Amino acid sequence: MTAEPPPSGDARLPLRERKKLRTRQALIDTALELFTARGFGGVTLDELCDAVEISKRTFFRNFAGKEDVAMAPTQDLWRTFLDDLETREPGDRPVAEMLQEALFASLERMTEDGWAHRVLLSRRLAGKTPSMDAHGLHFCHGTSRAALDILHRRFRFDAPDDLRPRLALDLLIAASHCAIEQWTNRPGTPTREDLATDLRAAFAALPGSLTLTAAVRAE
Amino acid sequence: MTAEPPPSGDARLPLRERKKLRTRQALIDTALELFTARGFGGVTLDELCDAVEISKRTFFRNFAGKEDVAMAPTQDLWRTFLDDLETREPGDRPVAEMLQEALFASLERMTEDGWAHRVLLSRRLAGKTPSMDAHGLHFCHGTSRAALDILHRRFRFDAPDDLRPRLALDLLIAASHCAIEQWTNRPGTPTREDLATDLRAAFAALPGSLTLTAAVRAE
DNA sequence: CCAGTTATGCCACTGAGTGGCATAAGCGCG
DNA sequence: CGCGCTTATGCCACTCAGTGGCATAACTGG
Repeated sequence: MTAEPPPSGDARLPLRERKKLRTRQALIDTALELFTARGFGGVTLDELCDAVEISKRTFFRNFAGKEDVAMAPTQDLWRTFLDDLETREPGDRPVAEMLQEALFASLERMTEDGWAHRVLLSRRLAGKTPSMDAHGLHFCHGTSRAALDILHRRFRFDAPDDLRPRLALDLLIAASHCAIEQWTNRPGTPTREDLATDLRAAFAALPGSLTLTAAVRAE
Repeated sequence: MTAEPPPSGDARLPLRERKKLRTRQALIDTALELFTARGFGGVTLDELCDAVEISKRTFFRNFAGKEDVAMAPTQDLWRTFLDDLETREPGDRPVAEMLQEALFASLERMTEDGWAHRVLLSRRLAGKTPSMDAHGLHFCHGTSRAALDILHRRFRFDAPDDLRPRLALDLLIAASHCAIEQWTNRPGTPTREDLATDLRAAFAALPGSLTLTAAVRAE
C-alpha cells in the first residue's frame, strides 16, 4: 500500500496540482450549496471566498466569473463530448446519430461521485437566474462551434459551406436542453440513467417536430 | 398642414411618449456607433450617457442593461413574431411551416428606416462580445418559451407533454441564428431581402441535417 | 539546502447596476 | 391661464463583480 486512493484526486498528480483541484472542487460545492440556500444574487463572491478561505483574486484564477463556478459540472460533460468527437468513427449512419452516440458516451464517463446531483442543483439555479442561463447558453454555443470545427477537420461534406452539419449540432443541443429541462423537473432525485432516458426521448422526438400539425383548440 | 410627419415618431402619441421614444432611439443609435468604433468594452455607460445628454439613472429606465441597448433592433423582430403568432391561422400544414411564415411576416413589418443596418452592426458586435452573445441567446430562449405558451394556449396537441412543439420552436430559432450569421458575414451591406433569402436557405436545410452522412476526409 | 517557478494574498481601482429622494416636465381640468 | 396630479428625470451615495500590480509564500527539481 504505497498510496491511498486520493479522496477527490485524479491520477497521481504533483501535490500542487492536487491542491489546486481540491480548492476548485471546494469552490464548486460550496457555491452550489450557498447559491441553493440563499439564491445566486444573495451570495457575494466575498462571502463565498471567506467560506472556502480563499482570496477573491484566487477565485478568479480558477473561474472566469461568478456564473462559471456554478456551471462547471455541465461544462465537464460538454468538454468530454468534444474529446469524444475527436476520435469517434462516423460509420455509415447519419452524422446526427453519431453526435448523439458521442453524447451518450460522454455521459457514461461522468462517473465522478455526486455529478448528477451537482448538475441538478446547477440547472435548478439556472432556471431562476437569468445571467446563469445566459452564460450556459453561450457556453453551449461555443461548444457547438468547436464541434463544428472538429467535424470539418475530420470529415468532408458535399458543399464547403453546407449549413447542415451546423444545424445537426444545433439540433443536438436543442434536444439536449429539452431533455435536461425535463430531467431537472422530475420529482425526487433523478439519476444519470434518468438523464440518458430523457435524452433518448428528446432525440426520438426530433424528426417528428418538423412535420407535427396542430389542432385548433375548441372553445 | 396641421402636422408635419414626425421624423422618428410613430403614431400621434402624447408629447411625453414621443420624447421618451426619441431618447430611446438616440441611445440605440449612439450606442451602436460608439460600440462599433471603440468596442463594446471600450465605451463606458457614463460616456454613452454624456453623449446623449442623459443621466445614467435614465439609461436604466430605458434598458435593463448595457447589452440590451445594442440588441434592441433584433428584439423588435422577435416581439413582432410573438404578436403575429397570436393570430396566425394554423391551416393543415406542419406547425414548423407556420412558424416560418410568421417569422417572414414579421420581417416584412420591419419597415423602420435603417433597421437592417442597425441589426447588422448589432450582430457584428455580438460576434466579438461574449456578454452580448450570451444576452442574445438568453433573449431568444425566452422568446421560444413565450411562443410555446402561445401555441399551447391556442392549439391542442396529441400528448399534453409533447416535446415536439418545443423542439419545432428551437429548430426555428437555430435555423434563424444560422441564417442571421450567414447574412452578417455577407460582404458589403446586406439588405432585409437578403436576410429573407438566407432564412429560406436555412429552413430548407433543416430536414436534411438529420439524415446527412459524413465522408472521412482523405489524408 | 538552494535556486527557480508558480500560486496566493493584499490593495487599490474601474465600472455596472440599484435605491432614495428632490425636482422638473407634460397633462388634465376648472 | 393657473392649479394640482402624474410621471420622467437628475443627482448622490452605495454595493459588488472583476482587474492589475506587486510582494510573499508554497511547491518543485536538483
